[in-house]
Amino acid sequence: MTLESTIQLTAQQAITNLYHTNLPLEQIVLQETRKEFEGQITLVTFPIVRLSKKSPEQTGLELGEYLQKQIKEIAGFNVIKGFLNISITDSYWTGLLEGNILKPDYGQFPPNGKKILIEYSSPNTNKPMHLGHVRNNLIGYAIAEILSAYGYQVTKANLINDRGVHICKSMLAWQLFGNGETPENSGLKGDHLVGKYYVIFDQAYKKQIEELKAAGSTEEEAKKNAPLILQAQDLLIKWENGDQAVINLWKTMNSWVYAGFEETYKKLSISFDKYYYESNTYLLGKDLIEEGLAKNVFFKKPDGSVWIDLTAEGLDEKLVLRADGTSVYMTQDLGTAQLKYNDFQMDESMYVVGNEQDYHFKVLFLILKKLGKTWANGLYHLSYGMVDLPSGKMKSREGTVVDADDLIHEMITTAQKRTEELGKTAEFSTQKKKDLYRIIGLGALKYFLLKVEPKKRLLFDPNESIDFQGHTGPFIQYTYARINSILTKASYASTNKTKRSSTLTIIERDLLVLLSQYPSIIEIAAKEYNPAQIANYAFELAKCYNKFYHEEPILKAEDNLKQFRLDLSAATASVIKKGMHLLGISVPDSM
RNA sequence: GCCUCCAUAGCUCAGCUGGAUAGAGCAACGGUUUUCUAAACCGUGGGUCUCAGGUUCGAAUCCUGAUGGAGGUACCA
Repeated sequence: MTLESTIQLTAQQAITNLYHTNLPLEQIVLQETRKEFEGQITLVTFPIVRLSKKSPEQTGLELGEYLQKQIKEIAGFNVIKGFLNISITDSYWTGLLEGNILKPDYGQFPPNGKKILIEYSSPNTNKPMHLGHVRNNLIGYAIAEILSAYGYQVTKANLINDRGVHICKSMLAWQLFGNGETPENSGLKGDHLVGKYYVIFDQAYKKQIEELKAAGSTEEEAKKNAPLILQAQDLLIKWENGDQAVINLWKTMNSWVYAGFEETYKKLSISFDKYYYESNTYLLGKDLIEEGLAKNVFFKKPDGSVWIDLTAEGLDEKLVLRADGTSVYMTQDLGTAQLKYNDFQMDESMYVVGNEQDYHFKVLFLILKKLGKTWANGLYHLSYGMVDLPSGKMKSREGTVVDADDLIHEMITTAQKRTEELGKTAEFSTQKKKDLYRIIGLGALKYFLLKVEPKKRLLFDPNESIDFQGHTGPFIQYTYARINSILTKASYASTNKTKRSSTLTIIERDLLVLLSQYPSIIEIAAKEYNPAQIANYAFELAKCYNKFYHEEPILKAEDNLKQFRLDLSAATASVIKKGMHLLGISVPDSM
C-alpha cells in the first residue's frame, strides 16, 4: 500500500472517530503540496468542514493530530486555511531509494491478465510516409510500451493498405512513364519511387481533365471519363480477377515500398508483432452482413444495397455493402475486427487513427455491438489530431508534405551540427559520433511530437527548426549523460543501505518526491492513453535534477553524503532512461 | 443544415475526478564557468485562462449559450 492511500484511509477513519460520520474515500482529496508551503502531501479539508461543523483551521488541526499519531512516516504538519500540509519523514523518502526506485523493475506493474491489440501506422503503399504518419507511429509505439509497463500483454499490429485504386494509379503511371525505373537502377528508395509515380499520375490525370473541360465536359464528367482514371479502374478489375501480369507488377512495386517502409521504421525504432494486409482482408465482412440481415440489424434497399439505420442513435443511415455486392471500407473493417478477435481473443483492441475518422469508428463499434459481439466493448479508437503546417493541412498530391525520411535526415544533420559546435565529441570514434547524432536528432523529433497530448492538433513549422534546448528531448538526454559522467567518475556501485546523516535539503527531497511519482505517472498515462504525461514528467525530473546538480556538490561531498547523492543520481538516471524508453527515445552515455 | 473536437503569456504547450497567488519552454532583457558536461543554472518583464450566463464555500477545470478554428456528415479510404 502506498503512503498516499494509507493517509487517505486513516483520514477516513479519523472522520468516523472524530465526527461520527462517514465520507467516501474518493472525497478525501490529496494533492501535492505547493512549493511555497512546507510539506509534501496536502489534504484538502474543505469537503470535511461540513461534517466536522468546525472551522477549516480547527478541522485541519484535529485531522493532522490524528494522522500524525497513527502514521509513523508523518513528521509534522501545518494548516493554512482549508489545507492540511503534511510533512513526511526524511527516512521515508530515503528509504524509497533502495526499497523501490533503484530496483531494476521500478515502474513495471505486475501482469494484469489482459491482452490488448494495438493497431497503428497502417500506411498506404502508394506513397512514402510523412510527418503525420510519424506522429501515428510514435503514438502507437509509445502507447504499446506504456500499456506493457502497466501490465498489459500487448500485441502491436500493422494493417497495410496495399490494394485499391490508389495503388493502381502508381502502377499505371509506372507502366506508362516509368521506362523500367527500379530502386536499384535509380538509387531511389522504393517507397519514394512509387510515390513519385503516384504524383506523376495525378499530374497527368489533371491535365486530361483540363483537356476534357476545354472540349466541353463538365468538371464531374471530366473526372469520371479521363482515360487515365478509366485505365486505373481497369487495372483494379484485372487485379481483382487475378490477372497474372497485373499481380506481378503489384507485387514488385509493393516489395519496393515495403523495403522503403522497413528502412523508415528501423530509423524510428518502430516495430510490429503482426502484419495484416488489406489484400487479404478486403473480402472479409460479407458474412457479417448476412448475419446482420438475419438479425435485422441491417436492411436492404430495393437496389440491393445494404444499410444500417442509426438515426435512433443520432447518427445517419450508413451503407455497409454496395448494390453490386462489393465491399466498402466499413464492410472490410467489420470483417477485420472479427479476424483480429479470432486471432487473438484480446480483451481490448485499439485503433490508432487520426481524428478525421472519428465518425467511422463510432459507427463501426456501434454496428459490432448491435451485432451482439460481446468483445466490441473492448474496442477503442485512439484518435489523434492532424499535424498541420502554417499553410494548413499537408496534402501528398500537392507536394505540401513534410517527408518522414527527409525530416529524420535533417534532424540528424542538425544534431551533428549542434554537437560539433559545442565541441564535446572531438575524441569520439566515427561510429560513436554517428550513433550519437542519430540518438539526439531522433530524440528531439520524437519528443517534439510526443510531448503534446495526442488528441490535440499539432502545428509544425518547417521554417523553424525543432529545438534542442529547453523543453526538449536533448535536454533530458543531456541530463542523463551528465549523470552518467558523474557515476563513471565515481566508479559508482549501489550499496544496500542508503543513509543520510543530516536532514535532506529541499532540492534532494523534491527530487525524491518526483522519483516516487513515476509509477503513478505510468498509471495516468496508461489510463489516459497519453504519452505526453510521460514526456512532461521526464522533463520535470530532468529539470529538478539539473537544479540539484547546480546546488549541491556530489563528488566532493563527504563519504556518506556522497554515496547518498550518487544513489539519488543513479535513481534519476534510471527513471529518465526508463521513461524515455517508454517513448521510444534512447539516451546517450555522453554527449 | 446537422454532428464531433479544439480555444490558457507574443509563439509552442502543461494544468482540467472543482481547491491556495494559473505554470513551463521558446523569444526579449540581465546575471552565473579557477569547482562534478553552460544542450545547464539563477533572475526580470509578460495573463480579462475567447466571451456571456449558471451551479458552489470555491470555476481555467462542471453545465448552458454565443463567437472563432478544425474535422466529419460519400455506393472514397
